[in-house]
Amino acid sequence: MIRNPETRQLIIEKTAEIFNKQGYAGTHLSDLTKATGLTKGSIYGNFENKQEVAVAVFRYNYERLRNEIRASLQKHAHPIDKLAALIDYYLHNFELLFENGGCPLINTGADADDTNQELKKEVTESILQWKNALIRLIGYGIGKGEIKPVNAEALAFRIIATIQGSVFLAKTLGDIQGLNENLKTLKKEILDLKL
Amino acid sequence: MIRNPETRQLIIEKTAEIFNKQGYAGTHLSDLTKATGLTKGSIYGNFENKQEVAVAVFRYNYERLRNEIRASLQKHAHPIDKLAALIDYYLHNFELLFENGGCPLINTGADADDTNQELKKEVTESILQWKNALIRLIGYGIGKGEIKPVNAEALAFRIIATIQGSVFLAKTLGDIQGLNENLKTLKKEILDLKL
DNA sequence: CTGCTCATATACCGATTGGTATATGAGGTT
DNA sequence: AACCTCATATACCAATCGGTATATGAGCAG
Repeated sequence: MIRNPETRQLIIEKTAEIFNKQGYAGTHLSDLTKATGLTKGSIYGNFENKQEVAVAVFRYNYERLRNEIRASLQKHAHPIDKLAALIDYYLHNFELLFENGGCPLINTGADADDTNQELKKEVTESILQWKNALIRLIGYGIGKGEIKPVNAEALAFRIIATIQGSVFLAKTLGDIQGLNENLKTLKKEILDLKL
Repeated sequence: MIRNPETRQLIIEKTAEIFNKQGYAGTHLSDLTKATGLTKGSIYGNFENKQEVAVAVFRYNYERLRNEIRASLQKHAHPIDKLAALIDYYLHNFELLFENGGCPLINTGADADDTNQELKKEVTESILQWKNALIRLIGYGIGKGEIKPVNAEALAFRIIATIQGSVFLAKTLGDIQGLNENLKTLKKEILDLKL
């Protein structure tokens, strides 16, 4: 039930950080009412239950990240430069990411993996979407003769795994230098594929 | 309070998988009593509270993983072979890891990062211990002239980030091939450092 | 200014939460 | 066999959980 789309959106935006930080089980209705200034009546007038809020919030968090990255890539024309820009995005924006509780893919993925099938499916499909976009991008660059003919799927997996692993490690260890070095190394290896 | 060390250990072992899968907030006392066959009286006779169980369980999960990896490495003498054996451990044992709910470092790290300072500290120190062990191992190999003189700390970060990122991605996507390829690539790159 | 609509607020629900105080009862000691 | 110790079980607690039914009241229509 959606009584008021604006209120629904407000709930999503005001609780996005909370769900990302505290996870599904760790986020209670009282957190939602406190963060929004609304009451349970209003929340349940715009969402069926907590689960629906959690799913909407994950989508919001993911789309926000996706749109920011997409905006960064659009500034570049060549696939190889877009790949480099992806790494640059994380090199330049990890602080903002950490303030919001870290990468929603890792957080929600780890949170939902064995406990929330619906939420896990959302995460899986989001990562898969990202991976496929990278595969297409790499394939396009290979087709245009701008990138060495590598295994596109393996490279896409590697890029995402390196980003996620580095972000997680850096956040948990408080090791920004490690993140910087590792992502710069990845970027160099990507640029070495330039033809 | 520890009335019976054996009971305490039983509680830890029987609830290790639950905490790893469901996280701190998602694991309730009822889960503990159900999994152990004990009652709350017995659990609170051997632990101060849920928090103390969670910390003990994380230590147990981490030490188990650590001991298995250490056993794998001990079969090899040269540092470079030990590094390769570390990758091999994950290549051969990811299934067991997934059955137990995935890597406790990622799970507990993501779970506790913004909600449970004490638990987060446990995770941070565990990863740091791992990283430092790798740095020592790499440094020792370099000193013996068996490994090219690389930046030991950067390599250690990279190895852990790649493992964690690959394990997380593979578990979330159900992509075992990606894990295999990525870890085999990492292993090759490590062996390329052999002198 | 009356009355209707409908989003939000209030008040309430049973169930479950983490935790505690006390009861029980098995095993060893005298 | 009476007693003591102490680990576990039972019974209970206030607080909070997610969720719902109803009350309220602002804004528009007549």
